[in-house]
Amino acid sequence: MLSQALSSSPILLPLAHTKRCEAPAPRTLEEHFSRAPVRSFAAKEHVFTEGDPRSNLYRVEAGAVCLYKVMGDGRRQVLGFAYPGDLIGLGACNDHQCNAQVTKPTQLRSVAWNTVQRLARQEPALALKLYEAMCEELAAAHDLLLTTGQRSAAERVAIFLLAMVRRSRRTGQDATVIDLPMTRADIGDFLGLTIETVSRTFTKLRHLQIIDLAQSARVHVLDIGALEGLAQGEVDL
Amino acid sequence: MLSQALSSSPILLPLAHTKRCEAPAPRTLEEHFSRAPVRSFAAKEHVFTEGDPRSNLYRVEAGAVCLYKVMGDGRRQVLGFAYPGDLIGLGACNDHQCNAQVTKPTQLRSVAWNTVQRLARQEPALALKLYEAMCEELAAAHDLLLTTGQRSAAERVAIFLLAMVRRSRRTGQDATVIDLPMTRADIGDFLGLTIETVSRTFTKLRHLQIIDLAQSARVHVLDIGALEGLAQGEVDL
DNA sequence: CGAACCATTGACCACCTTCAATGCGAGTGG
DNA sequence: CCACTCGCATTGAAGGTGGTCAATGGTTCG
Repeated sequence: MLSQALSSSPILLPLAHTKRCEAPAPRTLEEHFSRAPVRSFAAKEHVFTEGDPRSNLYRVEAGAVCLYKVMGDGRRQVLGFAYPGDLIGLGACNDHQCNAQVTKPTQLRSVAWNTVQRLARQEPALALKLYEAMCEELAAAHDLLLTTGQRSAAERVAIFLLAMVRRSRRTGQDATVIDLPMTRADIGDFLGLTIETVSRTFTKLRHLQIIDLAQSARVHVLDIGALEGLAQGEVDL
Repeated sequence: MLSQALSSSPILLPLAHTKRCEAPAPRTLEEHFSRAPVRSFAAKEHVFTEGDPRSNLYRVEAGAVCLYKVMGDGRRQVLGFAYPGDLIGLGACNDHQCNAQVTKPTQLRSVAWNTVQRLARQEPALALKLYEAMCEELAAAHDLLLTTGQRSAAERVAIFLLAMVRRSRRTGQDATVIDLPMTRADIGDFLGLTIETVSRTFTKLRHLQIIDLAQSARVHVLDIGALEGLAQGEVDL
């Protein structure tokens, strides 16, 4: 494959589609989600933190969530971002292994974790779906590993922007304009770079007419070919 | 938690233990493995490569396997190492997502992938086990991400050595002497460093009497406390 | 013994980080 | 409405860590 790189980890489970059911008892995970109330979170609020008991599985309805780990001395590694349709809070052990912080006003729905477990035991198909979801997350983690371990700052930023463009395309947006829902610090901690390096790289891309930055959070992609060239290490800045 | 760091990815599935069954048809995955013939691989042989159809699930019986990905220009990221008891070749999609290369003479057993799938569909418990195995692999990938993304060369090497010490302890060896089954290049590509940096870091540790290197592949850990201090970034080299 | 491979060591330098100052925008209160 | 503040982003200068290139050394295997 090599590589949907940074396919933006968490997972959109292709479960049975909503059936607009009016009343019968919820049977599929999808049905549970559909009838769960929407919970709103303000920017910077945490959905859960590392070590919390895994009480719920969440689905992002709107907004964006940043998943990260921290080291004792404060250094932080962002593991990925979750967008509408993505599930967060998946995992096998009893406690959450990372922090989930909302990066802008966000709506979530949740299903109790023991409900998920019960469904998974009843429905082998759901267990397999969860397994597949983890596999995708693992693939995303491996891609990120390749990126942070081996690539230059310019490559990392280009790959990140291209991943955002692809996301934008999939959700049917104008793919040339991206609204970044996270800060430079989030991007830096995701890519294993400092805020300053991220900012400087953006500036270089702007000077090269590869992107434009009307506002710091709004990226216009002017030359996606150049971005792809950078992402593959074919050129330097 | 924070962090079994570099818990050396692949997974030792705590499946039903071998029951020394003499004849009846194999029912559990464990039974399938037990009666599979042992296949031997020479150092540097590949078990599978990226893009190969996922034909088998493998269990390491003896030796060591290096799992890695490569980029177009040859840069390589080692995702982890598999040791006796670990499974390799797990994943949801039809093709392998990484390369698996034996680093020293190694024995494996394998079970056909469609057998694994059939068992997983019959036994919800096995599907959940596979799910848990993936979760552990994901946790390992996240730990490695934290390491390659945020830590200094000395921290990375210290963490790597400590992970080897823990492994050694678990398998009941003398934990102060570690025989590294991989080259400096493997270690470097694992930690996101060059061969030279790995080598220089080993040398520094030797000069500080933290380790001793009788041979380049044999590490005597002289001061594990110092190693732990380094791993947590409490001291610099 | 020679060859091949791997590890070590050294010198140099590039890239990224660090530290510091300035700029910009949004939200708040006077 | 404006001034103020706070958080975030940008920009600059200096320095260090780790990378690159190159030569040497050591081990294993023929």
